[in-house]
Amino acid sequence: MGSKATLKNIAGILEISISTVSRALKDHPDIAQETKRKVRELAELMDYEPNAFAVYLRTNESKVIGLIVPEISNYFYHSFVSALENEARKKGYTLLILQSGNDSAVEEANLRLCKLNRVACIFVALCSETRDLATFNRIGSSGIPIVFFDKVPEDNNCIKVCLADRDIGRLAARTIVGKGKKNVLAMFGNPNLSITRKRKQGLTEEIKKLTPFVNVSTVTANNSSEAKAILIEAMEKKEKPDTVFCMSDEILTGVIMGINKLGLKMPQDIAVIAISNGFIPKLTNPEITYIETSGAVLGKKAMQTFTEILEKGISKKLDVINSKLVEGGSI
Amino acid sequence: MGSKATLKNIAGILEISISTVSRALKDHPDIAQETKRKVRELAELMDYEPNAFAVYLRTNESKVIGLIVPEISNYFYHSFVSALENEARKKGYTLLILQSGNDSAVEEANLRLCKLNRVACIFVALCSETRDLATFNRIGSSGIPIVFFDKVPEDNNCIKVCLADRDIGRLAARTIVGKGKKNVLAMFGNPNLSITRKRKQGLTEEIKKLTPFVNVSTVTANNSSEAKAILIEAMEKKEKPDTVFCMSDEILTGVIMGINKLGLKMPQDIAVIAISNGFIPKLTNPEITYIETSGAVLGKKAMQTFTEILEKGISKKLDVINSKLVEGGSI
DNA sequence: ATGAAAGCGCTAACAG
DNA sequence: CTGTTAGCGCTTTCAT
Repeated sequence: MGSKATLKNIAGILEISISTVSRALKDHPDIAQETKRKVRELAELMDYEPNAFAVYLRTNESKVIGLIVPEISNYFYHSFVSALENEARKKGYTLLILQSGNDSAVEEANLRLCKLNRVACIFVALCSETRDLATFNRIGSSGIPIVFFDKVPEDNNCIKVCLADRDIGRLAARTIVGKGKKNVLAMFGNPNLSITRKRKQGLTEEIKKLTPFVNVSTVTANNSSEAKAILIEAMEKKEKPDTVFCMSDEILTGVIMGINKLGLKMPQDIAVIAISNGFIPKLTNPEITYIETSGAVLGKKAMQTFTEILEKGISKKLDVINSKLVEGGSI
Repeated sequence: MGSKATLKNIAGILEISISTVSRALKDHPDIAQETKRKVRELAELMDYEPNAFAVYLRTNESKVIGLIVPEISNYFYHSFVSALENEARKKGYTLLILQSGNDSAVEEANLRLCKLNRVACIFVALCSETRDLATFNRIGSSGIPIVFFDKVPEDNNCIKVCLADRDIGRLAARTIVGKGKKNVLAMFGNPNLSITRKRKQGLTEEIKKLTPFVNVSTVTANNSSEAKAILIEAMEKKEKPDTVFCMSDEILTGVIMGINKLGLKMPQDIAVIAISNGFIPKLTNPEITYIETSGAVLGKKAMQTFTEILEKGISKKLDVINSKLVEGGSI
C-alpha cells in the first residue's frame, strides 16, 4: 500500500542513492553485502517489480515476442504456440499472441502492433489471402527480425521454418498406392499458399511416378463445410472415389461430418488419409491414418532460429522438419 | 533508414520543437495547418510510430490486457479469446495471452508477468489445482483489476463472469429424465472447481427432484484418457449405464474414443449428453446432444465488465450467462 | 563502495 | 501558435 515500489522510493526510505539500490538488486560486486541485504529485504517487503517499460526505454530491448497466426484454435498452431511459449519463457520472453482471422487487413494491423510494441522478433504464419508482403518487408528492414513458419511466403529472401511439405505429399502418395487404391479425391486448402502447392505437387507427382493406374482429382475446399459438401457430392456420383486425402485438420473435420452424414464405413466405403496434428484422427472409428505434422517440433525449431538470429544476425534461412506416418484403420 | 523515427528527430529536421511535433501529430487545435501538414508528411515518410513504452512510462497507462487460461487449445477458451480480442481491439487494447498448462506455479509466474507488464486488467480462468488465491489478492489490491471467468474462485469478494453452471446441470437432468433414461454415468472434471461442484449439484439434485427412479453415479475424470478408461470399464459391468453425461469437451473426447473402441452405437447402446462449445459434438454420428456454453458471449461480457470497472471502479460483481440445449441424436 | 547526472522517447503544464 | 521544462523509472558512465 501507500507509495508504489520504485527504485527511487526504496532509495528514499533507506537514504541511499538510486543507483546503489539498482546495483544491489542486480547483485553488483561493488556493493557491500550489508547494503545488499537491506535493499533486498525492503524490496521484498514492498513487493518491488521493475517497471518493464522503463527498462525497455533505457535498454532498448523488449522482452516480448510477437506471434501472428490466422487462427489459434487449430491443433497445429496450438502445439506450436505451447512449444514456443515454453522455450520463450525459459529465456525470459513473453508472447504477444495475435490472430489475423484470415484477414489481411487485420494481419497488417497486428504487424503494426508488434512494431509499436517494439517486439524482439515476430513469428508469422501467413493468412491464406495475403499476397502483398510489402509491410512485412518494411518491418523486416526496420530491424525487427521476422520468422515465417508453416504458412510461409515463396520468396527465399527471408527466414522460414517449415515442414517438408513436398515429402509429406509423397509419403501420402506412397501410402495410398501401397494400399492399392485407385481413385483418389484429394482436398486442399487455399491454393495461394506454398504449403498447399507443395503438398499437392508431392502427392500428384509421386503417384504419377509410382503407377499410371491411380486417378487423382484435386479440389479446393476453403473450410470445413465446403469439404463436407464436396465429399457428399463426390460420393453421389457414379465414378465415386475410393479414397479421400485431406491436407489439413480443418478439411478432415468436414470430411468426417460428410462421412457420418452419409453413414459410410471406413475404409470399406471410403478410405481416408490426412495430414494432421493427431487430435482429430483419434476421434473416429476406426481412427484416421495420418501424416503427423508436429507443431511442437516446429515451435522449438522456430525459437532456436530466433536465438541464432540474435547471435549471428542471419537474415535468410530455411529450416525443414520431417514428418512420419501414423496408422489408424481408415485406409 | 538512417536515424530512427522519433519526435526528437522529426523536430530536428524540421527545426521546430519536440512539443510542436507531438501536438501536430495529435491534431492539437493550437498548431497551424501548415505546420501540421509538414510534420505529418515527414512522419509518414520516416514511418514514424510512437514508442509505446515511452508513452506508457509517461501516461502510466498500458494498453495491454493480460489473459491467463489453463489451455488455449480448448474450443471454449478459443471462442472466448476470439470474442475478447475483437472487443479489445476495438478499444485499442492488445492481448497478452498466457497459458498456465494447469500448473499453479506457472500460473503464478504468469501473474507476475502481467504485473511486470503493468497490464490494464487481467482476465483469469483458474487452473484446476489452484487453491491458494493469495497472489491474486495481492495483485488485485495493487491496483490491477482481475476478472475471473469460467473457472472462478468460490469467494464472492471478487469480480466474476461465469456460466449459469447450476442451471446447466439442471437442464441436462431434465433432458435425461425426459428421454426416459434410468442409469446415468456422470463424468466430471476436477472437483476443486466451483464450476464442477455446481454442475454436479444441478444435475443430481434436479434428477432427484424429478424422479426417484433414475440412478446417477458420478465419477471424476481428470483428462480425456481417464474418461475413456472409465467408460470402458463401466460398460463391461453387468449393471451398465444407459447414459453418459460429460461435463466438458475434454471428457467428451475421451468418451467418444471409448465408444468407438467398444464399437457401441449411440443412442441404442449408450446415450450421450455433454456440456460443450459445439465443435466436437458435430464430429460424431449421430451428432452429440449438448448444452451449449458460448465462449463468445462470455468473452464479450468479460470485456464489458472491464469497461465498467474502468468507468465505475467496482471491485465485486457477478455476471451470469445462460445456455441452451442443442439436440443431436445421441440421446 | 557509493553517489551524481545524463538520457531513453514521450507528454503536459506553463510561459511566452 | 510555439517553445521550454520537468519528469515517468530505470541503467550506466564517471566521479569521488
